[in-house]
Amino acid sequence: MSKEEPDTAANGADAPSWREQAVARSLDSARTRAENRVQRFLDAALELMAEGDRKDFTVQEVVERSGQSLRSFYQYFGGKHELLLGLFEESVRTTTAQLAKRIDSKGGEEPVDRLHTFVVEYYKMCQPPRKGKGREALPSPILVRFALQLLTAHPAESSRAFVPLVSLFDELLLAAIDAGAIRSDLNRQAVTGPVLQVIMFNTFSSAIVDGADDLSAQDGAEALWDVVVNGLGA
Amino acid sequence: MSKEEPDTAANGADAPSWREQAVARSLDSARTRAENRVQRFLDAALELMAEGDRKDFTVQEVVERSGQSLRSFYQYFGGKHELLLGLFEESVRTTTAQLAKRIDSKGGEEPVDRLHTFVVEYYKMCQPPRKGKGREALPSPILVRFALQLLTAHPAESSRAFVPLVSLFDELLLAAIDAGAIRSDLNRQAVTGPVLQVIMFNTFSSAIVDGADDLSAQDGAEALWDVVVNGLGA
DNA sequence: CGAATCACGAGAACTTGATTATCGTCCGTC
DNA sequence: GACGGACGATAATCAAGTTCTCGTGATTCG
Repeated sequence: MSKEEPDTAANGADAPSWREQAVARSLDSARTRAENRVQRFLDAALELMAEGDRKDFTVQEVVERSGQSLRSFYQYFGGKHELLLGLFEESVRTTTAQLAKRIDSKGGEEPVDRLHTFVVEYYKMCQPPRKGKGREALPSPILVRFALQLLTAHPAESSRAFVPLVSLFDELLLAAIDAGAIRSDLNRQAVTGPVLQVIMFNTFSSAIVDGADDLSAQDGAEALWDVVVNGLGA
Repeated sequence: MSKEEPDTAANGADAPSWREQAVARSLDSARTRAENRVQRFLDAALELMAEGDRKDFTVQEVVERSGQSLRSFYQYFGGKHELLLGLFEESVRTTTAQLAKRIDSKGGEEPVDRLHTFVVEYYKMCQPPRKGKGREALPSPILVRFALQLLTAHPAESSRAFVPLVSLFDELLLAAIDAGAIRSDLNRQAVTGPVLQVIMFNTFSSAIVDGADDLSAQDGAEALWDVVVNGLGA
């Protein structure tokens, strides 16, 4: 890759303004084609974990399912972890959008109510699907599983992926503080992580304590909210 | 050449004389011999993760280090996960004992103080080793990593392994409730998991939020305690 | 037009790590 | 002194990720 102009080839991702229009044509086709291919891999992976209670998938499976080749896969992704990261980012975006929507519709007037809705709804989304009802395509626990892998293996990347969710939470938190419902002496940065983490990985809590599973998702969520807001203290 | 006598070569580093003496000499029944072998595998694994910042080890390494054979390994362990489970159980026991000791010495008069000590000290133990000081053999973050693997892959076994820690926490919690410092309307079962989990996996919190690392272990621990006890509410 | 290039599919090959199988030896027992 | 079990050494197998090689159709460029 040494014989082309430095204008188009060097950037694959961000850098929106540039002089896109000028080279829109040639670049556009190449880019959309690439994006399309990437998306096909992502979709295939999503499909794989949606079906069955697949806890994991292999690169091979993704490749086959996507109708593309291993070669292409490694051309577009640096490795499986990049695919995971892609899935995860997308999942966080989706989840956050859905949360925002639910909060706008169900969240009450008060900022605390909106925060409450965030906690309860996010809790539910991270819960493993209860036996009985077929959910929509909500691969939430899968997301959680990946979150773990990514958080341990690639903390920096995952924190980038978490940004939308963290931002939403932070907005709600700030609003609730301004409204006087939440302590104003909090270090928001320092509090956001633990709160999101305790919700997201709530599944583990039950596993740690063994027989602590007897709450419905709704009750568990409300109980957690209670503790988060009021604390353990008398 | 790896055919030394098993008495001296197995333990190189620190001085967990453990049960070697007993075994080496008098009792040599089949059971103690077996336990000795199992223990050598465990020690070897512990050793491996103590040295370097090894995040993981292979079965081969453990086998070599322990001076035993692959065959024996699979004779005594159903697989790597059983070794992990063994390590984890032992680690929880050790950690719990150490916690109990610290609480007895540093914990104050009041039950809340003892609970406070639990939270703060356990927090520190689960923290990745700060650069600067050479710690004793406290493979805590490694423990945490394993906890994750086990919690996701073998929830039942891990909850069994957690029993000592959970019991200790529950005792302290109950005492604090009786003393009137902690809400009496709590479902202890339902609260223990989240609290332990948020302490143990605190590392993730920083990774989720990105730039939330600027607290010392002590400050982070106190901040978390504050939130746990007082909650977010105004 | 023809050659170079490229993107891509098909699939083999390589790598690491777990797990299993084979073989031979040592050691205590009968 | 033979037998059987425990054990070490080592090879074989299996799975999954990753890389490599070849071939082909399309595009480009001289």
